[in-house]
Amino acid sequence: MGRKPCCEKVGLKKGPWTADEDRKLVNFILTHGQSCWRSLPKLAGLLRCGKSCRLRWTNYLRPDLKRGLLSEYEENTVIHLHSQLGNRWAKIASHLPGRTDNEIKNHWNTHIKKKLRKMGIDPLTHKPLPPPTDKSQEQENQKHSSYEMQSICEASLLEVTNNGFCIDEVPLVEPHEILVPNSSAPCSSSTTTTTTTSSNTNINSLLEDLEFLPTYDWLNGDGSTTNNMGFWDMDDAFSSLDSLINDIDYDRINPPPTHDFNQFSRMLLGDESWKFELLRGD
DNA sequence: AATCTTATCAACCGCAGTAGG
DNA sequence: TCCTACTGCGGTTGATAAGAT
Repeated sequence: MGRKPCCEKVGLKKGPWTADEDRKLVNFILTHGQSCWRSLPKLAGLLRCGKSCRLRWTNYLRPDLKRGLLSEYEENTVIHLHSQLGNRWAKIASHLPGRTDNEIKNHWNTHIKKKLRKMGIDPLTHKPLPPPTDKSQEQENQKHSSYEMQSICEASLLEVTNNGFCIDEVPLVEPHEILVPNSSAPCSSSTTTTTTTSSNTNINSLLEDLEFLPTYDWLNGDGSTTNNMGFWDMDDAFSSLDSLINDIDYDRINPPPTHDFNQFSRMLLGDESWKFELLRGD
């Protein structure tokens, strides 16, 4: 007996989502949480398969998503992680809060690949491309030999990977844009020492004064929840990269959150008014 | 203004991994 | 241990916007 299809194909809608479908999906998840994707469409009154709903939520509707182009810092991180992990987009995305694997994959294919080739670096192997065959590329590479460009690239990657992580020169993501589990979230990896720096504490306390500060509940190992998801702890971020480089299994560091969906509603009232429109249900 | 080409990104498809019976 | 159901991931497609001719 063959494997059953993920959904009954007949009668299910495909293609772009309408605002009404988005509204239904968001309303349902805000009310009931993310439960069984397979049964969700029926319960939410959607003529979609569960897979499609999950994708729409994770790639587009999730309130903690960042939109817009990747920053230089994020790009460098993606390049570096790709050189270590290859096309493991989900893994790469897990190190870039608010970014999805799909988004990173698209950005890689449309921007970064070209950029690296232009620099004389093979985006597949992260090594210098073979010598050019046509004249135009030859001219291009006269400006920057591929070996020279590789060293430039490697140097920039070192900024990302070494303890001397250069945060002064790269356009870092605004603190309020970043939402990741804080160091109190379950982190069984013995390799990540969670030392919250005073600067981060200050940022957190500053932001806590702001009314719009979103909070999440995180599922602890024992089933209880830890309130108020913290902001990105840079020390964690750096040690995360180090851990990754050392081929340490990093999956357990960022456990899936159990969201407080009322808090999600608050998030939706923030920057992204289009999501607010969805919730108004008009 | 019309047509063609290229770039972008949301969404789909199929396979792999995993949990539970 | 096997089987099934389900989720997640990566590759690919297709619609559409933007730019070029």
